[in-house]
This record gives sequence, structure tokens and C-alpha cells, in this order.
Amino acid sequence: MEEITKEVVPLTEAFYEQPTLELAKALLGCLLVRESTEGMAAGYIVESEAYIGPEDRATHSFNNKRTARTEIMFHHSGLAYTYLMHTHCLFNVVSGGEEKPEAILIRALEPVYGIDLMRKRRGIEDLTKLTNGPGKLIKSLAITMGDYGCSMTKPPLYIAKGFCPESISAGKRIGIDNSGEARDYPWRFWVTNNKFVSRHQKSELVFFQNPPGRADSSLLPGGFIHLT
DNA sequence: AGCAAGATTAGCT
DNA sequence: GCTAATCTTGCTA
Repeated sequence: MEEITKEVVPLTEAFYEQPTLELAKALLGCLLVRESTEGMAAGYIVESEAYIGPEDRATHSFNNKRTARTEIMFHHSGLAYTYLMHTHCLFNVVSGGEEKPEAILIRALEPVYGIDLMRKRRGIEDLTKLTNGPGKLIKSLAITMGDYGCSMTKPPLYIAKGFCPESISAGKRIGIDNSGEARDYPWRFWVTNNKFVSRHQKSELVFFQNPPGRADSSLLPGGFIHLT
């Protein structure tokens, strides 16, 4: 454990300053780390969803709605945006920069460190069900509303480099059926074929980090290759 | 002060 | 797949 903490270094603010759709993909494979008195727990981010400001009907800050809940979204990138949903707390990373209320929901992790601690916090044994959902992963890492507004660039809650996914899938976001046209935006991203994602869904787009036999110029705007 | 809605989950049919 | 659980937020009066 001593050795692990030396190697795991928080990503700096510059990382969070990329456009939200880029950041949502860049976060895949990164290590989300939680330190606490109980010990360290961490997992690779394998699923994310982008929520993009005033124009996105599914976003809490749609129409620049600024309330006690959404306030942190108007602040600088790289802060934690936590909020309550039914009986669960959900965790987002603020993006977009000052006065641009955007955020990325972290929907699933692949458990890496502190797995026994995660099992204890969740009260279940099954590894594949430990962190395969936004409400499950915050319980595994003991993230709470107390983390609202904290910076992700330093302990006790931060994101560090992990692995580089070979392929990223994209599809519709989950659970926003009442969001009009926004419900169909392909702003959910996941590590292709990763078994820790929250839901299986048809991939509408696929992004290859290193497209086999293709130059970058063959990619569609946004770096996507259409499947259909 | 009252009320409706919700970026979910677990458990059961 | 369907539904209850459970409670905060934000909006209206």
C-alpha cells in the first residue's frame, strides 16, 4: 500500500480544462481514488456521461438555472458536484470552466484497490456488482454530499492516470427520458466490452484511440466513427 | 407550508 | 420488466 500511494499522483487542473465531451472520454481508464481513515479505495473509470450546460435539457443547469444545488457547476473545472437522487448520492466532475455550467457524471468503475473495503461498505461480495452504477460506486468509495465542491486535484478524493482504453463506445444517456430532444444525444461513454459498465446498450458510435489502419483524417468530427 | 419530480437500486414476478 | 423505497430540492402559494 505504501508503494501504491507513491505512484498514484492526482491529475492537475489543466487536465480538466478540455472540452466536456473530450474530458468525458479522457476520464475513461483514469483511476478514481478515495482515501479515508478506513483505508484507500480506488477504481478505473469505465463509464461516464456528459451534461452540457444551458442548452442541454437533461442538465440540471439547463437555461442557466442557478440554485444552491447547481451552484458548483458554475465554478471552475475539476471540482466535485454531488447531488441526491432518490436514496442515493451521485458523483460528477465539474467541467466547462467558470460560468459554463457543465459536468460529467461518473457512472461505473472497475474496482482496483481496497476491494475488501468496498465489499464491506456495500455489504455484498460479487465483484462485478460492486461499482457498476453511479449510486453503487459512491457507496463503495464512501463519497457523500460532504464532498460537494471539493477539488479533484488533491486527496482525499482525486483522479489519477490509469490505463488507455483501446476503444470507447458511445450511446444515449441513461434515465433522462423526460428531457425532450436531449434524450437522444450520444453523450454516454464507456470502455468497449468492459464488464463493469452499469448497463449494456447498443453502441451508436465508437472512438478508437489508435484506429487500426486509419489515419486521423478518416475520423468524423469529434473523433467518432459511425457504426450505422 | 405543501407538493411533485427525480442523471437510482434492489428485489420480486 | 415493474415497483417500492425514501427524501431533498425547487417551485408555487
